[in-house]
Amino acid sequence: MSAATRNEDMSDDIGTRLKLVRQIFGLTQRELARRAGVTNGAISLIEQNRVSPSISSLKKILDGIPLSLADFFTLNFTSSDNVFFTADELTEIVYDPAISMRMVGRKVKGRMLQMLRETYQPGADTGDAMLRHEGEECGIIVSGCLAVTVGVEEKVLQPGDAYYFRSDIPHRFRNPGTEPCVLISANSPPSF
Amino acid sequence: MSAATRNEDMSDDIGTRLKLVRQIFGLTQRELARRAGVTNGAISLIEQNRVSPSISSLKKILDGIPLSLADFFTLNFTSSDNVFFTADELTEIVYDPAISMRMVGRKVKGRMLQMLRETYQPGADTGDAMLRHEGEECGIIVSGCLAVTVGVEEKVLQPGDAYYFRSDIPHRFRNPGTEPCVLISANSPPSF
DNA sequence: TAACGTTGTCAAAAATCCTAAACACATGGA
DNA sequence: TCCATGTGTTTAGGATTTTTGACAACGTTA
Repeated sequence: MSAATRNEDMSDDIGTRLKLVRQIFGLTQRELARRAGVTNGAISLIEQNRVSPSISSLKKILDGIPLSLADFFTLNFTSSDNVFFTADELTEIVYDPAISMRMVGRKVKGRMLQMLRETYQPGADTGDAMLRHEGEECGIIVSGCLAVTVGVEEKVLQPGDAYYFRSDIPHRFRNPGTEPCVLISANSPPSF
Repeated sequence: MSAATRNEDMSDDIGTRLKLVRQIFGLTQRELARRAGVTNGAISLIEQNRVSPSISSLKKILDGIPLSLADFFTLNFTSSDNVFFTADELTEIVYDPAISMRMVGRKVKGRMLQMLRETYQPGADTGDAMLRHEGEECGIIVSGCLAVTVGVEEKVLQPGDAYYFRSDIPHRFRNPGTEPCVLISANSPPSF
């Protein structure tokens, strides 16, 4: 029931929601209308919230996507606000003065992924008290070089190189070079 | 998305579904109509599937219960499979050799539970003013017997039997026997 | 038994939605 | 430039839903 109040606002704006869903699935009003067996005009009116469609109409339209009524009302389709981010919109995370981290997207609980843009200054090191946490992580080097230790293996990665390992295996990052190292990494689930 | 196909059938019978929900919440067509601000005739026609209501109408009606559109299309009101469990349907959980645990219901992450040991004297009754509150609750009978009403379903549970339901569905406990009933119950979130 | 209140249903009128066909606008080629 | 194509929008009218107001069936109580 907590979901009820949380999702209640969705019910008021079927139009925007339908439009968003339609666009997510890459359909035009006419194409969706053709698949659903309704007219494009009907979809236009619904998306403008100028009419409140009947269940049967909405069902027919969703069948053309296809998407169930339950999913239509339940799923949390992200608005474009949460899709695209400029570089300076990435939230900065203070971890170590020599290590800059910027996270892609907003911190929303329930997410399974966390992407970071990390910058390691020369000599920066996560320390020999190896990191360990739940989940998996991966990354790719953008510039500079990075020494990555996973378990007993260590390798110095160059730009373009990448890694992927289970996060419960002790791991460590270090910049052995003379220029900053930039990499893009991802965690699942978010480690902080 | 997988829920789409699984729940698809529900969409075809809004009427029966609405009627079931209305009865579960103990409302007459007129009472629900009064709360929702529509006419009883409209509800009658909808429940007979003689019309397909508009989203706005259905929303108004559900607001009178109250129940969100999302819950209306999502909840599984009909199947008692996930409500009542026989003694041998409880899954055993090995936590500590000295502690035997048997989990009631299916394992779903995100639950925060409060477990209780309750004793109902013969004739004890929570009353026909059905209980309703946020969250979920479950329980298992230790000794004696307990009549549990959840929505329109009532079942007399014997020792070893158990229940699991959403607490916003009206419910009631009653001891119809001649000896005290002891049960272990759990609430999520804790109700007190 | 009769009076009363409550229930769900139904028929016609009022309100709303959906369709068909056109409109305005933008884009891309010939 | 001009045309063809594709997009979303609008409008009038037919189709559907909702209201209004009444009906019969069922209990309860005097």
